Amino acid sequence: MMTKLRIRRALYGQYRRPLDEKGRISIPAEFRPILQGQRGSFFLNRGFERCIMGYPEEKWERVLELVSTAPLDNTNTRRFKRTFFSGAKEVSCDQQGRILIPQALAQYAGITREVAIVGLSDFIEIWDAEAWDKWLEQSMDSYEKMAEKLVQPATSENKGQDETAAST
Amino acid sequence: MMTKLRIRRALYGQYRRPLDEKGRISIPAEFRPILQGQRGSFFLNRGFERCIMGYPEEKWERVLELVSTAPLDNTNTRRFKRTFFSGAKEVSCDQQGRILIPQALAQYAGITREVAIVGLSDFIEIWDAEAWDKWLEQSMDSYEKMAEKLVQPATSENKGQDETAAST
DNA sequence: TTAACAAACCACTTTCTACCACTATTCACC
DNA sequence: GGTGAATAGTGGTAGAAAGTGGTTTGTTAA
Repeated sequence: MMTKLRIRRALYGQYRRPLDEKGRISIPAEFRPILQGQRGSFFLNRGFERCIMGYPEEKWERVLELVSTAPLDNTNTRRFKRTFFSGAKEVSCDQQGRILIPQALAQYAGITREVAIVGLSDFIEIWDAEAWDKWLEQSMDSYEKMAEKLVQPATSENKGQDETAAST
Repeated sequence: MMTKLRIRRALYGQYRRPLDEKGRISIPAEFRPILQGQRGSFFLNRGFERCIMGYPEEKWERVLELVSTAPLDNTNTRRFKRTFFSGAKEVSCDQQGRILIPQALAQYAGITREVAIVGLSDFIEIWDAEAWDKWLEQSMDSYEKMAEKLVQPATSENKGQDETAAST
């Protein structure tokens, strides 16, 4: 028997899932134990670029903290919170590991037939599959550049090149 | 002191409901246990942007406190309180989970046929459905911008790297 | 006294949720 | 690399819960 190492598991990778007639998607089995907290539930809300974001309880609490301490004036706070919370929903998986996507969120993300579920380390994103494909393709170029910068931060040889690239 | 099993239930999401001929709407089942206090009732009054706000007892008391400690001169205090309290109403659900919307409030919010009920964590808002749709659409743009601002400033994980990158 | 209105509540319909059963896929072991 | 077992994913259903319409009862005010 193997010893189980205490590794901090994280949400990585992308998975495709069909949206069934009832508006359900099955959450990748690998994600479930990480997403589900004490109550076995996690939290959805509107994300950037018209995707849905999903947070484990712990991460959700931190997001709430950010929201509540937002440096906004009264009017903007009110508006922001309204939009934020109106899109929020606590969900939990059924015995088969599926969740029901709230209609408002599905509509927001333009989800109709198929989704891409993307792990981003400590939260997930749920995209309309087509929208995701497009986004990913468009992002590949800039990704390579960003990755290069990240991995080799300004050694003397490529410094000049980096700066040129950044300035365009 | 009782057990502090603090189940952090909150009011999230948006729901649509028809207004029946008697001026009633059914409160989403999910909201009821959170809204209803000891006496099984909660509190309505005029809200911002021509909506109706609904508070659980606990929150209502805090609102009252705010009102009573408002730093206003006599004239304004009088005005404000008059407006505030004239729109306030304690309501409770019938056995089917419905409340009667006071006419004055329905009129204030321009509610005629259908409402959107929005959860904002510790209170709710009741909007005319059409007005809500419009408001939400108009707010989406600024929402993303505000959300970005919120997320960006110095997340602890990448702080160090950011600084390195910035110094070149 | 009665009309108008609000509250309580009965009955029906619709929707949702939990879960059963089957198929596909993955993984372990030979 | 092949085979069987276990796990994951999908379709669907039945019972429970929620939502809606409407009637009856009570209350207030003209």
